[in-house]
Order: sequence, then structure tokens, then C-alpha cells
Amino acid sequence: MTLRARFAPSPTGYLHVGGARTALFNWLLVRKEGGVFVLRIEDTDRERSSEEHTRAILHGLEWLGMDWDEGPFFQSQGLERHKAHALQLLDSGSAYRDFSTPEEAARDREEEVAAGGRSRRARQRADAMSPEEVAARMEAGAPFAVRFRVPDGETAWEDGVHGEVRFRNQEIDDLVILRSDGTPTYNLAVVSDDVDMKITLVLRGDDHLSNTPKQILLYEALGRPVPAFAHVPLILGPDGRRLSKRHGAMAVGDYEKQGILPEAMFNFLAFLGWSPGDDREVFARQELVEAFSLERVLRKSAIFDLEKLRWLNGQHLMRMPTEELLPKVEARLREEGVLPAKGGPAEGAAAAATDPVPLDLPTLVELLKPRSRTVEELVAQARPYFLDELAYDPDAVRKHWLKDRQETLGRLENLLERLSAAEWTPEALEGAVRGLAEEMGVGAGKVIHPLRVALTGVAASPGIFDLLMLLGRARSLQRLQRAVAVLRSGKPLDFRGDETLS
RNA sequence: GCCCCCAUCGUCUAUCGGUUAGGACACCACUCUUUCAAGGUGGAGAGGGGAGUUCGAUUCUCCCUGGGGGCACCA
Repeated sequence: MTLRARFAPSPTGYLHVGGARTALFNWLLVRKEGGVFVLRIEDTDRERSSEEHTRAILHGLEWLGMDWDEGPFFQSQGLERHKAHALQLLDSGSAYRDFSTPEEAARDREEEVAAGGRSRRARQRADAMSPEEVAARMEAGAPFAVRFRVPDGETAWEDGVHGEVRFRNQEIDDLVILRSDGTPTYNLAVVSDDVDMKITLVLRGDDHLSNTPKQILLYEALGRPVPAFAHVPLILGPDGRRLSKRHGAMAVGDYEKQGILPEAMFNFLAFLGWSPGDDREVFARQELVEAFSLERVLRKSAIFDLEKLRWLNGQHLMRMPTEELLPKVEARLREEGVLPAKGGPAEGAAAAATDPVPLDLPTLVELLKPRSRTVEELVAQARPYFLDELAYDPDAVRKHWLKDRQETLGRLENLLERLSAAEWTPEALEGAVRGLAEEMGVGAGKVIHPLRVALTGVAASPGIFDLLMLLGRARSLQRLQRAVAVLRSGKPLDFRGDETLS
């Protein structure tokens, strides 16, 4: 029998990491086994469901690279079938009409709380009612709910991650399957849908563990084959509590915005509650499909560790071919206005005016890749290379320029002269810089650091010779000239605020 | 309160009765080095408590404790 698994989120919020991880385990298993992945949107809570959330969930799945084979189906479309199933249970005696008033229901509830167990009061009232009275009430249009008659005994199943789990049926309430307004409730709808979609494996969050016996009982009463169940542990926040808004970003889309790569998020999520059993950590999607197995899913809930996600993202970033990364970086640079908008009026003209020799973006990305953990970080580091008027970072200036302003000026002037005369190759540039340092009787760093600040405005960057090559002769010399001019001017440089000097 | 699930470094995890309890993130050194990363080397850091089974328990059983989830005419 082919595996048919499903992901069934309710669109009452965005796709959160817990849901995404559940979807991911389903997806991995299905792709590994060659099964069918069904997507179903459980939108029967009309109050809280929204189309916007549905779109966000679909987008989140697509972003993570999880495609589905069937659906999306909408639970609200199955209303008639749900009712039919409820009626079938009523006909077979597995369910009964409950005419209880709200007051009676409230009293039952109190009684159960006090007794610490199920009272089955509603069932007793229903059973005490003669068929004639039931008919009369229905004739009169009295409202009633349909309740499932939980049989005596025990319900157990072999859970895909927990092993055998069992519940005493007396712990299970005679659940309402059809409300007095005729709408189906969750457990009935889920079972009806899973039956309809021929689902063979229900893999979901641990929070559904206690729904499972109810649902198994429903399958059995409906005379339908019971699917396999597997309950994966929940993902907790850093404080060990259930992940919630308090913990900040919990929607997958939030991480997309932060510049997390989908393949890193995918990798990270897979490792929450699962591990391949060896020391490998960085996996591509396909590698995860091959390595995944339900047997290695942990029973223990895991805490979402943002730092590890960031590290993993850096690993994926480094490994990602530059051609692949380039469009993402370019798009962000355009959004930031660092690069002219694509197709915008300024694109050709502005670029020509300010950028006689366009910066080699692929090389820049190559240089910045191992220095960034997220696309956002990379973009932030890339920024200065496109700015004609550098903002000099006060800390960098203080450290590398102002310890001895005159001496720095002298070195940079000297450097300007040497570099102007140098052939623009890495070897020649290095020779010029090191030669100068040697002649001046100082370490190469004494020349290199001030130069770095002149070229980038900051204290941290890729190697200085890579930098000179990247920026090119004209741009490098122009920046150096500006630094010399600024230093000569005597303007104060070590203040925060508007650091842009023109 | 009742039911269910869970329990190895701060975090993610390996271990399927016998290990100096391994790896990764983070942290701290050192190293490479023109800075920052990346990389390399090293360090610190864990079996919640108590019984039992066993020649031997992190591993199996039970109890306690702790954490989580669930107890709706929500999903």
C-alpha cells in the first residue's frame, strides 16, 4: 500500500516553525517512500480562519521547498460528508442525540470536575428518553447535538514515534460530533477527511496525542481502516515553554525576512527532534530525504536555538554557489537603493554616471560569503563598496587613524603615490604596500589598517589586496584621495551621528 | 484535579548493558593572519533523585521529582 500522509494546518495564523517541522517530517517520509503528500487546510473555524493566513502557509511551504501532490483541499468543503458520517454513526447506534440544555451541560461539567472523571450524564439522559419522546422533541424542533458513544474498554495503538500508547476509554468523554447547529466538530471532520483522502499515516504534533484514541474509536465505529499514527514532539521556546509570540519570531516568514536561506531552515527544522545518527550536520534537502527515518525521531521535545540556526545558515551560505546567491543579494541591494531599481529610469544612466567601472558583484559576494551568517548580513557588509561617499565608522577611525593623525596622513599620502604608480595586480599591490611599510620601518598592519578604513570606512573587511582588486584602480585611488583630504582638513572624525562627510 | 507523553553538557544530539559518555552550536584559549570571518588545535561543560533487575546500568522495571501536552457544541 502506498504511503499517503497529509499536513493539515488551520489557517488561524501564519505557518509557525512547529507546523513547518511537522509538514517537513511528513514530506521527507513521503518523498523517501515514494508516497503521496496531501495538503488540507482546516478552515472550519470561520471566525479565526483567513485567506491571508492560508496564502502565508502555502507560501511558507513553497519557500521551504515542500511541494504537495494533492490539494490544497479545504475542510469546509467536506461539510456534507462530515454530516453523513455523523448520521451513519447515529444510525448504527454509535452515537446518540443529546437534547441537554446548556444548564444541564454546565452541571454535568461541574460534576465531572468534582468527581475527577467522566460522568456520562448526557448519555444517561439520552438513553432514558423513549423513542417517542425523541420523535416528539425532534418534531417540535428542539435543538440537539450528536454525541459519540464511547465504548467500554481500552484504546491502544502502536505510535510511530512513541511505541505503544494506551488510554482507558472511561477517560474519554462522549464527544460531540455534530453541534446543535448541525456543524461537525474537529475530531469527526478530521476522521471523515482522512477517510475520504485515504490517509494511511497521520503524522502530527504531540499535542494531538489525546485526540488519537477518540479518532481511532471513530474509525472503528465507521467501519473504516485505522491509519498509522505518529506523534512528533513539540518545539519549545528558549525558556522551555511552548513556542509562542513571546519568543519573538515563530513564523517561518519571519526567518525568510531575516535572510535565512530556505535550505538552512529546512536543514535546521529536520534536526529538531531527529538526527541521522552520525556526526553530519549540514544537509541538502535531497540528502535529508535519503537519511530520514521515523525510527530516529526523538520523543523528547526540542528547544528552538536561534544561534544554531544562524550558524547552519552560514554553512549553507558558504556552500551555496555564488550564481545562486547573487540574485538574492542583488534583489536586496536594489530594495535598499544601493543598486538602481531594476528597469527603473535610473538604471542605465545612474550606473554609468557614478560607476564608470561597475563593481564585480560576484567577486564581492564570493569574498563576503564566509564572513556572513545571513543574506542580510552579507548585504550590510556589501553596502560600503557601492557608496561613493563613505561613512567612516568612528571606532575604526579612532583605532586606525587618530592615534596619530599626522603619521596616518603621511602614510596614506605615501600610499597614494605608490599605488598610483603601481601596476594593478595583486602581486604588485602587495609589493607596494609591504615595501612602503618596510621603508618606513613599521609593520605592514600600520599601513594596511589605515588603508582599509580609507577604502571601506570600517575596520573589518576581506583581505586588503582582494579589496584593492575588487574596487579597481580608479575607485581605490579616489577613496584614498578622499581619505587624505578628510585627514588634511582637520575635521573631527570620531563622533557618532551624521558621519557622512562630503 | 484527572489523563497522556517526556527526561544525557546552557542548547541540538550520539550511545540500541561493559565507552576516558562521542559530536555540533554557543563560550574560553591558542593557531593561521593585514582586520573580520572561515579553517585548525585545545579547554571547560551532562546521564534529576531513590529503589530494583544484573557480575555490571545513562541504557531495562518501578516510585518520586521536574517539564510538556490534553481534558470544549475550538481546531
